[in-house]
Order: sequence, then structure tokens, then C-alpha cells
Amino acid sequence: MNDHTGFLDIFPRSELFADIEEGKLPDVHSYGRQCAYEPGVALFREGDPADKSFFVLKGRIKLTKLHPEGRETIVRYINPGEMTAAVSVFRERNYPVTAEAIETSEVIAFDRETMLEVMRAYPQVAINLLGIVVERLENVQSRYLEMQVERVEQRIARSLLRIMKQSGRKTDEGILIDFRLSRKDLADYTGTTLYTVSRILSSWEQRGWIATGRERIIVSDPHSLVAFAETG
Amino acid sequence: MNDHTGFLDIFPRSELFADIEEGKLPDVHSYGRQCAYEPGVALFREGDPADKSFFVLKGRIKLTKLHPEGRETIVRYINPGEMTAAVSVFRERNYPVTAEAIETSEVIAFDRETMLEVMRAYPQVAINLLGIVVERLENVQSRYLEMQVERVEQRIARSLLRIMKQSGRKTDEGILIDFRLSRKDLADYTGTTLYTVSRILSSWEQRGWIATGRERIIVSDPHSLVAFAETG
DNA sequence: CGCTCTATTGATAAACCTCAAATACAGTGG
DNA sequence: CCACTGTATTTGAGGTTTATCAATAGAGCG
Repeated sequence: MNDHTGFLDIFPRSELFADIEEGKLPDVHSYGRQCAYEPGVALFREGDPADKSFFVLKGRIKLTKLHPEGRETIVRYINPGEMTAAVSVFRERNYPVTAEAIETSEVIAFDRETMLEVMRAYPQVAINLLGIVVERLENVQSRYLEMQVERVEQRIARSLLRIMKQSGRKTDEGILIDFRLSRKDLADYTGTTLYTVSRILSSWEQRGWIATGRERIIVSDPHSLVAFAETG
Repeated sequence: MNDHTGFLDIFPRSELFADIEEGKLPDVHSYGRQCAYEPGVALFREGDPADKSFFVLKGRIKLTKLHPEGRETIVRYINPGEMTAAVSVFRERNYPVTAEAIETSEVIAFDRETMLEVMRAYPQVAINLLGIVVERLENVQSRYLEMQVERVEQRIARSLLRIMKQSGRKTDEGILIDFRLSRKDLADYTGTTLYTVSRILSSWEQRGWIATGRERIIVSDPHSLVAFAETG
């Protein structure tokens, strides 16, 4: 097994190197610099000049966007095997979001030149990356649309299901959201307040759809939740 | 003047062929098939299999997204020199939006294979396209954030300014939105109702910030509107 | 145990939507 | 040029959703 396939082992879920012949894979790992981040530490902040992009090896990263008036929105969670800021790097720009570790995380950082070099040498990497970005665009567009036409309760249901799919882990009590997720976090993610989230989660808990704890949610009856999200 | 520079002349605002040496430009024009669309005619509909992407030569295209419950949301307007569905084509997917001409429009259609072929041969095209998609992603993310933290009046102000920048034309009365834009359109764009939009536009008209007519808006005092959008 | 951070819950108010009805406007055909 | 028709817009009244404020309870941690 050579360096290249080793790289693929590290990023099993990465679509970035799909459709490239084994022998022709770029040796990206040797270019990158591995770093570790503790919870609460920012990889980069909104507005910083974008000079690096990151592969998440371990842990979990939270992307947030700040509004001038102070409120923040959670844009997305980045899981192991996924990449963030891969694109801000191409345009000499600033990061449009803040990336913060919410668990002890290990990432590999790539600089602008490396990314461009790899993409010019391996157009398929650029094409794959395009696919990833498009998917994210569609994701945000869906959330945007939901925000317009759906009531808060439905939006929370949908968001919880989305997070569950992305970061859930099966247990015997149901599907556990596998990281600290407070009422405030969920509120920032769905564009509401922690009070409303609390009320709604309580009502779901009474109905037996979920089980909650401090910064912890288990979806015990995903089916009902899906049904609710679809029909209102 | 050869075909390539001619192509660039037609698409002055397109970034797709930036950073490529003159002599090495792909002869994309010869691949594409030119078509004309009358107002109200759809280039493609949400859910149709995505098999073509489009360059807008002339006219204006409206992208809308349908919600299961029947309401429709305007996602974006596409101007001459811009491209749409460039991305849906990469993934064998369905169009996520409906594209409809709102003026008599001329476009060039490219199929999936052509796009991929061009991008493999000219990685810079893929990189440029990536930039365009990222810009759109950031745009949607900003609107998503606005939607969460801002009140309707502020959102309408911001959206009107955005549309103004994208499609405004200077007149002696102010900056005219250069196409039919109804209260309903603006409501769908900002996620509110036509009644609310009507009330708000009326109040702005009284303050002298704008002048309105049937499906027509002129921003006579952009400065005040910007100030309002920023501060609330 | 005391401290801090998170969550719950009730009361109140604001923002916004919905419905209804009237009015203004643009285009059409006489 | 004018009346007609269909659509767009305005405006009011009333209701719903959800935010805001305030006070309390619970969880984790040293």
C-alpha cells in the first residue's frame, strides 16, 4: 500500500479524490500540515484573510456567521472526512464564516498554492470539489426556503433530522446526536430563540418522540418526527 | 477578432474564462446550441433531469423554487453574461429550481459531456466556476442569516438594494429596477406576504425614498435605504 | 456546598399573516 | 379615444405565531 491509498484510508468519506486512477492520485498528504484544536478554539474567524483550507481528521467543527447586531447563526457542522474553506482559498478573499472546534479536533491545513497546484494538475479534483460545493449550496437553499414557508416547529424538526442524519449514532434508546448540542445551538441553527426550542422539545418529549438531557438529544422516534416535518 | 474573444465580448461579466491565455481559450461557442425564449416560457422546470446548462446572451431569467405547499420562492435573477444550471449538470440530478424567461431571451445551451470535457481540458475553467458557485453560496448564506436575525422591513430593504445593484438602471428620477417586479415577487423573494410588502413600500414612498408604480420600483434615495438596511 | 451555565415555564407584547373589500392600473378590442 | 376586463395594489380589522422578559429549577464542577 503506497502513500496515496493511505491517504484515501484517512478520508474514507471524501469525495474529493473520486474518479481518479489509483496510480495517478496526488500525494496531498505530504503537502498538508496537521494541527490539533481544543473545543472553543477557532480555526479561523469570519473576515480573516483566507489563506488555508482544512480537512477534518477527527472531532467536529462548527461554522458560524455573525450578524452586525451580534446574533450568530450556525451555518453548518463539519464532520471527520469532510473539508471546509476549500474554496475561499481560490479567491483572494476573507473567510465568510468562523470555524470553531466543538470537540477536540485534528485537521490538516492546506495553503492556497497547494490547492491550486493540485487542481491544475488533477482537474478531476476541481470537478469533484465543485460537486461538493454544489451540494452545500443546495443544502443552504433548502434551509432558506424552509425558513420562508415553514413554522418554527417544523423547521426545528427538519433541522434536528438533518443534524441526526449528519452526526447521529445509533443507541438502544434511539439515535443520539453525537456531540454537545444545546437549546441555544439549535435555536441559532434554525433561526429562533432558545425559549421556543425548549418549549417545542419539551412537547416532543411528552409525546415520546425524543429524549433530552443537558446539551444532549436522542431521537427515539424518528419516524414520527419525519412525518411531522413533512406534513406539519 | 476570433471566436474566442467574441465569446468574451458577449459575456463581459462572466468570470468563467478568466485567467486563461488568449490563444488557449476553449472554443465553447461552437459546442453550444443557441436558443430563444419568450417571456413566461421555462428553460427547464424544477425536478426535470438536469441535462443542460445555459449562458444568457440577452434578456433575463428568473429562478424559482416550489414548495410542496404550493408557494414559490424567487431564488435569483440571471442577467446577460451570466450562467445558470452550470452546476446541476455535473451531478446527474434534477434541476433544483425552475428557470423561466421574464423577458425575450437568448441563451446558449451546453450539455453535460461538453462541460466536463472543457473542464478537464481547461482546469482553470473549473476553478473559475468554483469561484462563481462559492460566491453564490456566500450570497445565499448571507440571505439566510438576514432572514434569521432581521425584521421584514429590513430584509425588504436589503433585497431591494441587492436587486437594484444587480439589475438597476440610472434614470433622472433615481435608480430604476429594470424589469417587472411585483409586490408578490418581492414578497416571495424576502419570505413575506404581498400585503406586508405593499404597506412597507407605501411608507417608504411617503418618506420619499422610492417611487413606485404597477410592477415598477424606482429607488430615488438609495442612501437612506442603505442607512435603514444597515441600522434597522 | 456554592457557583455557573443550561433549561423550563408563564405572562405579555410585538411582528406579521390572513381575510375581506375597495381602488388603481395596463392592456384590449371596439 | 373609451369602456371593459383582468390583474395589481392598497388599506383595515382581527388573529396567530413567536419573541421578549422574568423568575425558577436543574446539572455539572471544583
